[in-house]
Amino acid sequence: MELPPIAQSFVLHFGEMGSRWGINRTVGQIYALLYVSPEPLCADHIVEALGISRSNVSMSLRELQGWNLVVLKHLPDDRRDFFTTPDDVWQILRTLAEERKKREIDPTMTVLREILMQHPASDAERYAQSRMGDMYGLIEQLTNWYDDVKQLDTDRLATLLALGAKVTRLLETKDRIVSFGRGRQPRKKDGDDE
Amino acid sequence: MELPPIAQSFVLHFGEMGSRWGINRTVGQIYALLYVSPEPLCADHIVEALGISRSNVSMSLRELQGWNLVVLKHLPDDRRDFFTTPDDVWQILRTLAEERKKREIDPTMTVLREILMQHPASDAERYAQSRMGDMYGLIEQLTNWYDDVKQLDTDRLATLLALGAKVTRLLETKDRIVSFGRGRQPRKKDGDDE
DNA sequence: TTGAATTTTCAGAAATTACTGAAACTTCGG
DNA sequence: CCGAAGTTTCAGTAATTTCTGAAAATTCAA
Repeated sequence: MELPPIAQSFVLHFGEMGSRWGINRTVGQIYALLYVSPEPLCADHIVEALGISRSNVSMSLRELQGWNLVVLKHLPDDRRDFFTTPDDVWQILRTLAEERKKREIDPTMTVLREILMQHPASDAERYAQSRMGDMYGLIEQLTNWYDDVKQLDTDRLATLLALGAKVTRLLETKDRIVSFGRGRQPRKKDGDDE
Repeated sequence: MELPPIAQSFVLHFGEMGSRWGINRTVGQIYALLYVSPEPLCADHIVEALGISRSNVSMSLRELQGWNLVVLKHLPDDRRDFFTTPDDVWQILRTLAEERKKREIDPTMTVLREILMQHPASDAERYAQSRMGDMYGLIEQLTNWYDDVKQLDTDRLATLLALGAKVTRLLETKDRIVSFGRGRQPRKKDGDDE
Protein backbone atom coordinates (compact mmCIF):
# COMPACT_ATOMS: atom_id res chain seq x y z
CA MET A 1 0.00 0.00 0.00
CA GLU A 2 1.62 3.24 -1.19
CA LEU A 3 -0.15 6.14 0.48
CA PRO A 4 0.74 9.29 2.37
CA PRO A 5 0.94 8.24 6.03
CA ILE A 6 -1.99 10.39 7.06
CA ALA A 7 -4.30 8.83 4.52
CA GLN A 8 -2.90 5.41 5.32
CA SER A 9 -3.83 5.40 8.99
CA PHE A 10 -7.30 6.61 8.14
CA VAL A 11 -7.78 3.95 5.50
CA LEU A 12 -6.53 1.18 7.76
CA HIS A 13 -8.75 2.30 10.59
CA PHE A 14 -11.78 2.31 8.36
CA GLY A 15 -10.92 -1.17 7.20
CA GLU A 16 -10.96 -2.41 10.77
CA MET A 17 -14.10 -0.54 11.72
CA GLY A 18 -15.77 -1.76 8.57
CA SER A 19 -15.50 -5.32 9.72
CA ARG A 20 -16.89 -4.31 13.12
CA TRP A 21 -20.26 -3.69 11.56
CA GLY A 22 -21.56 -5.48 8.49
CA ILE A 23 -19.24 -4.23 5.69
CA ASN A 24 -15.94 -5.92 5.00
CA ARG A 25 -12.43 -4.62 5.32
CA THR A 26 -11.78 -3.88 1.68
CA VAL A 27 -15.02 -2.03 1.21
CA GLY A 28 -14.23 0.11 4.22
CA GLN A 29 -10.75 0.86 2.97
CA ILE A 30 -11.90 1.81 -0.49
CA TYR A 31 -14.53 4.10 0.91
CA ALA A 32 -12.03 5.81 3.19
CA LEU A 33 -9.60 6.22 0.33
CA LEU A 34 -12.18 7.84 -1.89
CA TYR A 35 -13.34 10.01 0.97
CA VAL A 36 -9.94 11.61 1.53
CA SER A 37 -8.88 11.83 -2.11
CA PRO A 38 -9.13 15.27 -3.67
CA GLU A 39 -9.86 13.84 -7.10
CA PRO A 40 -12.01 10.93 -8.27
CA LEU A 41 -10.05 7.70 -8.57
CA CYS A 42 -10.22 4.93 -11.16
CA ALA A 43 -10.21 1.26 -10.26
CA ASP A 44 -6.57 0.69 -11.15
CA HIS A 45 -5.52 3.56 -8.96
CA ILE A 46 -7.30 1.89 -6.05
CA VAL A 47 -5.65 -1.43 -6.90
CA GLU A 48 -2.25 0.23 -6.58
CA ALA A 49 -3.05 2.29 -3.53
CA LEU A 50 -4.41 -0.63 -1.51
CA GLY A 51 -2.55 -3.56 -3.05
CA ILE A 52 -5.61 -5.68 -3.76
CA SER A 53 -6.82 -7.45 -6.86
CA ARG A 54 -8.66 -5.75 -9.65
CA SER A 55 -11.68 -8.00 -9.28
CA ASN A 56 -11.92 -7.29 -5.59
CA VAL A 57 -11.98 -3.58 -6.33
CA SER A 58 -14.69 -4.09 -8.90
CA MET A 59 -16.91 -6.04 -6.51
CA SER A 60 -16.33 -3.68 -3.63
CA LEU A 61 -17.15 -0.62 -5.70
CA ARG A 62 -20.33 -2.32 -6.77
CA GLU A 63 -21.22 -2.84 -3.14
CA LEU A 64 -20.54 0.80 -2.35
CA GLN A 65 -22.73 1.80 -5.26
CA GLY A 66 -25.46 -0.39 -3.86
CA TRP A 67 -25.28 1.72 -0.72
CA ASN A 68 -25.31 4.94 -2.75
CA LEU A 69 -22.19 5.95 -0.92
CA VAL A 70 -20.12 6.54 -3.99
CA VAL A 71 -20.48 8.74 -7.05
CA LEU A 72 -19.46 7.66 -10.53
CA LYS A 73 -17.71 10.29 -12.67
CA HIS A 74 -16.43 10.37 -16.19
CA LEU A 75 -13.61 12.46 -17.57
CA PRO A 76 -13.68 13.64 -21.17
CA ASP A 77 -11.74 11.40 -23.57
CA ASP A 78 -11.27 8.74 -20.94
CA ARG A 79 -13.33 5.59 -20.91
CA ARG A 80 -12.47 4.61 -17.38
CA ASP A 81 -14.92 4.97 -14.50
CA PHE A 82 -13.85 7.33 -11.75
CA PHE A 83 -15.31 7.32 -8.28
CA THR A 84 -15.69 9.83 -5.44
CA THR A 85 -17.79 10.37 -2.37
CA PRO A 86 -20.16 13.31 -2.06
CA ASP A 87 -18.54 16.47 -0.70
CA ASP A 88 -21.17 17.20 1.90
CA VAL A 89 -20.77 15.11 5.04
CA TRP A 90 -24.39 15.77 6.04
CA GLN A 91 -25.49 14.28 2.78
CA ILE A 92 -23.35 11.25 3.45
CA LEU A 93 -24.95 10.91 6.86
CA ARG A 94 -28.41 11.04 5.36
CA THR A 95 -27.57 8.34 2.84
CA LEU A 96 -26.05 6.15 5.49
CA ALA A 97 -29.06 6.52 7.75
CA GLU A 98 -31.47 5.80 4.94
CA GLU A 99 -29.64 2.71 3.76
CA ARG A 100 -29.16 1.30 7.21
CA LYS A 101 -32.80 1.82 7.99
CA LYS A 102 -33.72 0.01 4.80
CA ARG A 103 -31.46 -2.94 5.60
CA GLU A 104 -31.67 -3.18 9.37
CA ILE A 105 -34.94 -1.69 10.54
CA ASP A 106 -37.52 -2.21 7.83
CA PRO A 107 -37.14 -5.99 7.56
CA THR A 108 -37.42 -6.34 11.32
CA MET A 109 -40.58 -4.27 11.38
CA THR A 110 -42.08 -6.43 8.65
CA VAL A 111 -41.34 -9.59 10.61
CA LEU A 112 -42.74 -8.09 13.81
CA ARG A 113 -45.92 -6.99 12.06
CA GLU A 114 -46.43 -10.46 10.66
CA ILE A 115 -45.92 -12.14 14.00
CA LEU A 116 -48.15 -9.68 15.81
CA MET A 117 -51.02 -10.55 13.44
CA GLN A 118 -51.00 -14.18 14.51
CA HIS A 119 -53.16 -15.64 17.25
CA PRO A 120 -51.16 -16.73 20.26
CA ALA A 121 -51.72 -20.37 21.14
CA SER A 122 -50.47 -20.26 24.71
CA ASP A 123 -49.50 -17.97 27.55
CA ALA A 124 -45.89 -18.16 26.46
CA GLU A 125 -46.85 -16.96 23.00
CA ARG A 126 -49.02 -14.23 24.44
CA TYR A 127 -46.08 -13.01 26.48
CA ALA A 128 -43.70 -13.20 23.52
CA GLN A 129 -46.12 -11.17 21.46
CA SER A 130 -46.43 -8.50 24.09
CA ARG A 131 -42.65 -8.18 24.19
CA MET A 132 -42.52 -7.88 20.43
CA GLY A 133 -45.25 -5.28 20.63
CA ASP A 134 -43.07 -3.25 23.00
CA MET A 135 -40.20 -3.46 20.58
CA TYR A 136 -42.43 -2.56 17.68
CA GLY A 137 -43.75 0.50 19.51
CA LEU A 138 -40.29 1.71 20.41
CA ILE A 139 -38.91 1.37 16.90
CA GLU A 140 -42.02 3.04 15.53
CA GLN A 141 -41.45 6.08 17.71
CA LEU A 142 -37.83 6.26 16.67
CA THR A 143 -38.52 5.93 12.97
CA ASN A 144 -41.36 8.42 13.08
CA TRP A 145 -38.97 10.89 14.62
CA TYR A 146 -36.39 10.05 11.99
CA ASP A 147 -38.85 10.42 9.11
CA ASP A 148 -39.85 13.77 10.45
CA VAL A 149 -36.39 15.10 11.11
CA LYS A 150 -34.75 13.88 7.94
CA GLN A 151 -36.81 16.35 5.94
CA LEU A 152 -35.18 19.32 7.62
CA ASP A 153 -32.57 21.20 5.68
CA THR A 154 -29.08 20.97 7.10
CA ASP A 155 -29.14 24.30 8.94
CA ARG A 156 -32.29 23.48 10.80
CA LEU A 157 -31.08 19.99 11.55
CA ALA A 158 -27.90 21.44 13.01
CA THR A 159 -29.97 23.83 15.08
CA LEU A 160 -32.09 21.01 16.38
CA LEU A 161 -28.98 19.05 17.33
CA ALA A 162 -27.42 22.03 19.03
CA LEU A 163 -30.54 22.48 21.07
CA GLY A 164 -30.51 18.88 22.27
CA ALA A 165 -32.20 18.32 25.58
CA LYS A 166 -32.92 22.01 25.98
CA VAL A 167 -35.93 21.36 23.80
CA THR A 168 -37.82 19.91 26.71
CA ARG A 169 -37.04 22.94 28.83
CA LEU A 170 -38.35 25.06 26.00
CA LEU A 171 -41.42 22.88 25.91
CA GLU A 172 -42.03 23.30 29.57
CA THR A 173 -41.70 27.04 29.14
CA LYS A 174 -44.23 26.92 26.38
CA ASP A 175 -46.56 24.91 28.63
CA ARG A 176 -46.32 27.61 31.24
CA ILE A 177 -47.05 30.28 28.66
CA VAL A 178 -49.95 28.38 27.19
CA SER A 179 -51.42 27.57 30.58
CA PHE A 180 -51.08 31.20 31.69
CA GLY A 181 -54.46 32.32 33.06
CA ARG A 182 -55.71 28.75 33.41
CA GLY A 183 -54.15 28.35 36.81
CA ARG A 184 -50.52 27.50 37.41
CA GLN A 185 -49.44 23.87 36.89
CA PRO A 186 -47.51 22.34 39.78
CA ARG A 187 -43.86 22.70 38.82
CA LYS A 188 -41.94 19.43 38.96
CA LYS A 189 -39.05 19.41 41.41
CA ASP A 190 -35.53 19.16 40.04
CA GLY A 191 -33.86 15.79 40.29
CA ASP A 192 -36.80 13.70 39.21
CA ASP A 193 -34.93 12.64 36.10
CA GLU A 194 -33.78 9.06 36.09
CA MET B 1 -35.03 -26.18 17.80
CA GLU B 2 -38.14 -26.78 19.86
CA LEU B 3 -39.93 -23.49 20.28
CA PRO B 4 -43.44 -22.10 19.94
CA PRO B 5 -43.69 -20.96 16.28
CA ILE B 6 -44.12 -17.32 17.21
CA ALA B 7 -40.93 -17.25 19.23
CA GLN B 8 -39.19 -19.31 16.59
CA SER B 9 -39.66 -16.87 13.74
CA PHE B 10 -38.52 -14.03 15.95
CA VAL B 11 -35.42 -15.90 17.06
CA LEU B 12 -34.50 -16.92 13.53
CA HIS B 13 -34.96 -13.40 12.25
CA PHE B 14 -32.71 -12.00 14.94
CA GLY B 15 -30.10 -14.56 14.05
CA GLU B 16 -30.08 -13.36 10.48
CA MET B 17 -30.11 -9.70 11.39
CA GLY B 18 -27.38 -10.27 13.91
CA SER B 19 -25.01 -11.32 11.22
CA ARG B 20 -25.98 -8.23 9.21
CA TRP B 21 -24.23 -6.05 11.72
CA GLY B 22 -21.25 -7.17 13.77
CA ILE B 23 -22.74 -9.80 16.09
CA ASN B 24 -22.99 -13.43 15.03
CA ARG B 25 -26.02 -15.58 14.43
CA THR B 26 -25.99 -17.51 17.69
CA VAL B 27 -25.59 -14.42 19.82
CA GLY B 28 -28.54 -12.83 18.07
CA GLN B 29 -30.67 -15.91 18.55
CA ILE B 30 -29.87 -16.22 22.23
CA TYR B 31 -30.66 -12.59 22.80
CA ALA B 32 -33.98 -12.87 21.01
CA LEU B 33 -34.85 -15.98 22.97
CA LEU B 34 -34.14 -14.32 26.29
CA TYR B 35 -36.03 -11.25 25.19
CA VAL B 36 -39.28 -13.10 24.56
CA SER B 37 -39.04 -15.53 27.47
CA PRO B 38 -41.24 -14.74 30.44
CA GLU B 39 -38.77 -16.28 32.86
CA PRO B 40 -34.97 -16.22 33.08
CA LEU B 41 -33.37 -19.17 31.30
CA CYS B 42 -30.40 -21.29 32.25
CA ALA B 43 -27.72 -22.30 29.78
CA ASP B 44 -29.01 -25.84 29.32
CA HIS B 45 -32.43 -24.54 28.51
CA ILE B 46 -30.92 -22.42 25.74
CA VAL B 47 -28.95 -25.42 24.48
CA GLU B 48 -32.19 -27.35 24.08
CA ALA B 49 -34.22 -24.50 22.66
CA LEU B 50 -31.69 -23.60 19.96
CA GLY B 51 -29.95 -26.93 19.40
CA ILE B 52 -26.40 -25.61 19.83
CA SER B 53 -23.51 -26.79 21.96
CA ARG B 54 -23.15 -25.97 25.60
CA SER B 55 -19.81 -24.24 25.04
CA ASN B 56 -21.23 -22.08 22.31
CA VAL B 57 -23.97 -20.93 24.67
CA SER B 58 -21.40 -20.15 27.32
CA MET B 59 -19.30 -18.04 24.97
CA SER B 60 -22.28 -16.27 23.49
CA LEU B 61 -23.70 -15.38 26.88
CA ARG B 62 -20.34 -14.01 27.85
CA GLU B 63 -20.41 -11.81 24.76
CA LEU B 64 -23.89 -10.57 25.61
CA GLN B 65 -22.74 -9.80 29.12
CA GLY B 66 -19.90 -7.81 27.64
CA TRP B 67 -22.51 -5.70 25.90
CA ASN B 68 -24.50 -5.35 29.13
CA LEU B 69 -27.49 -6.62 27.23
CA VAL B 70 -28.27 -9.47 29.55
CA VAL B 71 -28.98 -9.74 33.25
CA LEU B 72 -27.75 -12.57 35.42
CA LYS B 73 -30.18 -13.94 38.00
CA HIS B 74 -29.97 -16.56 40.68
CA LEU B 75 -32.77 -18.63 42.10
CA PRO B 76 -32.70 -19.76 45.71
CA ASP B 77 -31.32 -23.29 46.19
CA ASP B 78 -30.17 -23.48 42.58
CA ARG B 79 -26.54 -23.04 41.65
CA ARG B 80 -27.21 -22.48 38.00
CA ASP B 81 -26.95 -19.06 36.33
CA PHE B 82 -30.16 -17.74 34.83
CA PHE B 83 -30.31 -14.97 32.26
CA THR B 84 -32.86 -12.42 31.14
CA THR B 85 -33.00 -9.10 29.35
CA PRO B 86 -34.15 -5.94 31.10
CA ASP B 87 -37.91 -5.39 30.98
CA ASP B 88 -37.80 -1.80 29.84
CA VAL B 89 -37.18 -1.46 26.12
CA TRP B 90 -36.03 2.13 26.56
CA GLN B 91 -33.36 0.92 28.90
CA ILE B 92 -32.29 -1.64 26.33
CA LEU B 93 -32.09 1.10 23.73
CA ARG B 94 -29.88 3.21 25.99
CA THR B 95 -27.52 0.34 26.62
CA LEU B 96 -27.31 -0.48 22.96
CA ALA B 97 -26.59 3.12 22.05
CA GLU B 98 -23.95 3.44 24.72
CA GLU B 99 -22.16 0.25 23.77
CA ARG B 100 -22.22 0.93 20.08
CA LYS B 101 -20.88 4.42 20.65
CA LYS B 102 -18.10 2.97 22.74
CA ARG B 103 -17.17 0.41 20.11
CA GLU B 104 -17.88 2.24 16.86
CA ILE B 105 -17.64 5.96 17.45
CA ASP B 106 -15.09 6.56 20.19
CA PRO B 107 -12.20 4.69 18.57
CA THR B 108 -12.79 6.52 15.32
CA MET B 109 -12.75 9.87 17.07
CA THR B 110 -9.49 8.96 18.75
CA VAL B 111 -7.90 8.07 15.45
CA LEU B 112 -9.20 11.25 13.83
CA ARG B 113 -7.89 13.39 16.66
CA GLU B 114 -4.46 11.82 16.38
CA ILE B 115 -4.29 12.33 12.65
CA LEU B 116 -5.52 15.90 12.86
CA MET B 117 -2.66 16.74 15.22
CA GLN B 118 -0.04 15.83 12.63
CA HIS B 119 1.53 18.26 10.23
CA PRO B 120 0.52 17.67 6.64
CA ALA B 121 3.49 17.11 4.38
CA SER B 122 1.77 17.84 1.07
CA ASP B 123 -1.33 19.26 -0.53
CA ALA B 124 -2.85 15.80 -0.64
CA GLU B 125 -2.35 15.43 3.09
CA ARG B 126 -3.73 18.88 3.71
CA TYR B 127 -6.84 17.94 1.76
CA ALA B 128 -7.19 14.59 3.54
CA GLN B 129 -6.96 16.35 6.87
CA SER B 130 -9.63 18.84 5.96
CA ARG B 131 -11.94 15.99 5.03
CA MET B 132 -11.25 14.25 8.29
CA GLY B 133 -11.91 17.53 10.07
CA ASP B 134 -15.33 17.67 8.41
CA MET B 135 -16.07 14.17 9.60
CA TYR B 136 -14.82 14.94 13.06
CA GLY B 137 -17.04 18.01 13.29
CA LEU B 138 -20.11 16.13 12.17
CA ILE B 139 -19.64 13.27 14.60
CA GLU B 140 -18.92 15.74 17.36
CA GLN B 141 -22.23 17.47 16.79
CA LEU B 142 -24.06 14.17 16.78
CA THR B 143 -22.43 12.85 19.91
CA ASN B 144 -22.91 16.13 21.76
CA TRP B 145 -26.58 15.88 20.97
CA TYR B 146 -26.59 12.28 22.10
CA ASP B 147 -24.78 13.02 25.37
CA ASP B 148 -27.27 15.73 26.08
CA VAL B 149 -30.38 13.78 25.20
CA LYS B 150 -29.43 10.52 26.86
CA GLN B 151 -29.76 12.17 30.25
CA LEU B 152 -33.45 12.79 29.79
CA ASP B 153 -35.84 10.52 31.59
CA THR B 154 -37.93 8.32 29.35
CA ASP B 155 -41.04 10.50 29.38
CA ARG B 156 -39.18 13.57 28.29
CA LEU B 157 -37.27 11.62 25.70
CA ALA B 158 -40.52 10.32 24.28
CA THR B 159 -41.87 13.86 24.23
CA LEU B 160 -38.84 15.08 22.39
CA LEU B 161 -39.20 12.30 19.83
CA ALA B 162 -42.88 12.98 19.38
CA LEU B 163 -42.12 16.59 18.72
CA GLY B 164 -39.56 15.78 16.02
CA ALA B 165 -39.13 18.46 13.42
CA LYS B 166 -41.77 20.62 15.03
CA VAL B 167 -39.03 21.72 17.38
CA THR B 168 -37.67 24.06 14.77
CA ARG B 169 -41.07 25.61 14.24
CA LEU B 170 -41.26 26.11 17.96
CA LEU B 171 -37.81 27.65 17.84
CA GLU B 172 -38.82 30.06 15.16
CA THR B 173 -41.85 31.01 17.21
CA LYS B 174 -39.59 31.64 20.16
CA ASP B 175 -37.35 33.78 17.95
CA ARG B 176 -40.33 35.91 17.04
CA ILE B 177 -41.34 36.24 20.64
CA VAL B 178 -37.83 37.04 21.78
CA SER B 179 -37.29 39.56 19.01
CA PHE B 180 -40.61 41.25 19.73
CA GLY B 181 -40.00 44.95 20.09
CA ARG B 182 -36.55 44.69 18.44
CA GLY B 183 -38.08 44.92 14.96
CA ARG B 184 -39.57 42.02 13.06
CA GLN B 185 -37.17 39.50 11.48
CA PRO B 186 -37.80 38.80 7.80
CA ARG B 187 -39.92 35.66 7.71
CA LYS B 188 -38.43 32.93 5.52
CA LYS B 189 -40.67 31.82 2.67
CA ASP B 190 -42.07 28.28 2.75
CA GLY B 191 -40.37 25.76 0.52
CA ASP B 192 -36.81 26.81 1.18
CA ASP B 193 -36.11 23.45 2.75
CA GLU B 194 -33.88 21.21 0.70
C1' DT C 1 -16.06 -5.84 -37.93
C1' DT C 2 -12.02 -5.89 -35.49
C1' DG C 3 -9.44 -5.28 -31.59
C1' DA C 4 -7.82 -2.55 -27.74
C1' DA C 5 -9.24 -0.83 -23.34
C1' DT C 6 -11.89 -1.54 -19.66
C1' DT C 7 -15.16 -3.83 -16.47
C1' DT C 8 -17.59 -7.87 -14.69
C1' DT C 9 -18.25 -12.57 -13.45
C1' DC C 10 -17.27 -16.66 -11.16
C1' DA C 11 -15.10 -21.05 -9.62
C1' DG C 12 -11.90 -22.21 -6.54
C1' DA C 13 -8.19 -20.92 -3.02
C1' DA C 14 -7.15 -18.44 1.10
C1' DA C 15 -8.42 -16.32 5.21
C1' DT C 16 -11.39 -15.62 8.81
C1' DT C 17 -14.91 -16.66 11.98
C1' DA C 18 -17.96 -19.74 14.42
C1' DC C 19 -18.74 -24.06 16.70
C1' DT C 20 -17.79 -28.31 19.10
C1' DG C 21 -16.27 -31.85 22.48
C1' DA C 22 -13.18 -32.87 25.85
C1' DA C 23 -10.71 -31.39 29.54
C1' DA C 24 -9.91 -28.00 33.12
C1' DC C 25 -11.69 -25.18 36.36
C1' DT C 26 -14.92 -23.39 40.13
C1' DT C 27 -18.11 -23.71 43.78
C1' DC C 28 -20.20 -25.64 47.40
C1' DG C 29 -22.51 -29.19 50.49
C1' DG C 30 -21.31 -32.94 53.33
C1' DC D 1 -10.95 -32.96 51.44
C1' DC D 2 -14.15 -35.25 48.23
C1' DG D 3 -17.23 -35.35 44.67
C1' DA D 4 -21.30 -33.54 42.35
C1' DA D 5 -23.13 -29.78 39.73
C1' DG D 6 -22.18 -26.35 37.11
C1' DT D 7 -19.21 -23.18 33.99
C1' DT D 8 -15.28 -21.90 31.13
C1' DT D 9 -11.44 -22.66 28.15
C1' DC D 10 -9.32 -24.08 24.13
C1' DA D 11 -7.40 -26.81 20.28
C1' DG D 12 -9.13 -28.59 16.34
C1' DT D 13 -12.75 -28.73 12.79
C1' DA D 14 -16.56 -26.92 10.21
C1' DA D 15 -18.75 -23.22 7.97
C1' DT D 16 -18.65 -18.90 6.03
C1' DT D 17 -16.74 -15.03 3.96
C1' DT D 18 -13.40 -12.77 1.29
C1' DC D 19 -10.21 -12.57 -2.36
C1' DT D 20 -8.01 -13.89 -6.63
C1' DG D 21 -6.84 -14.97 -11.51
C1' DA D 22 -8.57 -16.29 -15.67
C1' DA D 23 -12.11 -15.94 -18.78
C1' DA D 24 -16.15 -13.57 -20.52
C1' DA D 25 -18.51 -9.49 -21.48
C1' DT D 26 -18.89 -4.68 -22.78
C1' DT D 27 -17.74 -0.47 -25.06
C1' DC D 28 -16.06 2.22 -28.47
C1' DA D 29 -12.74 3.99 -32.00
C1' DA D 30 -11.06 3.02 -36.32
